[in-house]
Amino acid sequence: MTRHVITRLAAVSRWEPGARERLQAAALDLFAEQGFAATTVPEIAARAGLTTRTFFRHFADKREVLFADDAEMPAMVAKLMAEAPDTAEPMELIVQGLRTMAETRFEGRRAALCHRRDLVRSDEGLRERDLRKRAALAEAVREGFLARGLDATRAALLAETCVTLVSVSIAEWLDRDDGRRLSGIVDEVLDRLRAELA
Amino acid sequence: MTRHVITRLAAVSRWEPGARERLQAAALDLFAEQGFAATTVPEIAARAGLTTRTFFRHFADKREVLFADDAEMPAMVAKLMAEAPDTAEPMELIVQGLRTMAETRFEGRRAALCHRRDLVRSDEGLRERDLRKRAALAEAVREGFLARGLDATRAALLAETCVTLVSVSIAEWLDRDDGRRLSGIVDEVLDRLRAELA
DNA sequence: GTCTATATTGCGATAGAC
DNA sequence: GTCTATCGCAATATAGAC
Repeated sequence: MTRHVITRLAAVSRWEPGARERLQAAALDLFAEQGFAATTVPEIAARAGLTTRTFFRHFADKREVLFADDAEMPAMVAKLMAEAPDTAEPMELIVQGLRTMAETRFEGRRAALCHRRDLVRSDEGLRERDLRKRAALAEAVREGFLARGLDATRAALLAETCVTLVSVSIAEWLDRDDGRRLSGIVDEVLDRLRAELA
Repeated sequence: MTRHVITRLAAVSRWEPGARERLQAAALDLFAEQGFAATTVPEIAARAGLTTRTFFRHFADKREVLFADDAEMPAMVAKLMAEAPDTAEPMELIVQGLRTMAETRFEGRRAALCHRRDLVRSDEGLRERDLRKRAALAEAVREGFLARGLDATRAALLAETCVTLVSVSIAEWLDRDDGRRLSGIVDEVLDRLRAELA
């Protein structure tokens, strides 16, 4: 009997679906409560009812748990760029792509992203990881343009500009507390960039 | 002979000037010979006739020795921006600043920068540090514009664009093996960016 | 510098799904 | 049975404290 109960308890924590999501939620909670640096992986795992080892099977390291949701963005970028008609102009492609990304990957996550931004600002290691993610995104865009036959300089210039638009727009979107849509802000930021360069 | 020995002994004494430069030269040599990862700090220090401890008094870590020459750039940016006339338009200020930086900080260092780029490409940790340096530069530009009274979004947009121009231009400059001046390439890259956004 | 706490990884065993 | 997600434990790496 006792053995059965123990087994069931173990089974619940062990096989309850959504281990990854539970780990993410636990991590977010703990980071909010005591900060990123002060939170240990064992603590996160314990709160999720899992072990340290399991944490590391889902996330490469402690920082990654904060960025996991955006891991697929480079692949999404590659797909969008590969599927676009050959006739699409580069900047048009960027604008369309940003609109799509805004609607499917960001809109609706504003509160979570705002929270993450505060955390990233609080820790040097997280800031660094954030930079790497941005660089990875730029690299995906650059490769997409190279695959479309653009020369190296043009591809790099467009990719960097695309990432600038993303990061500035998101910062603006998170700063404002009105209900504006991110895609609208992207349009506005692009207009402002055009105005600067006109 | 005796005089030579004395000179050499003097060269390794702790108050001999140029310790920092000798460490940098030794590090560059060793990185070229055996790669960044395979080179240890004690090796670098030994080749410079100094101790490991001295290395770390001059550089925060092994990576920093590669970027030390650019450490003053953010301060230089701040100075240039603070001294510019209030009437200067932002993009004009950026173009002037990039021209100045190109001439005073980059022109003439092409071979060294090319070599560094190869090293940075070979090591993930160095790539990361490079991203941090870029971010620091962008931050300096952004703060400069904030100090000049621009709103946060405009300052961020201009700062990111400025760093894009720098990095794309330098990449182009290093890729080409003709004798073109960096400042000319910056102008060309800016024209290309304007064309994309027109 | 030494030393401790934590992050991170490897490997074999086990539980539950199919 | 086979397969995958986990566990449990131990070993290494490393940052930060002393």
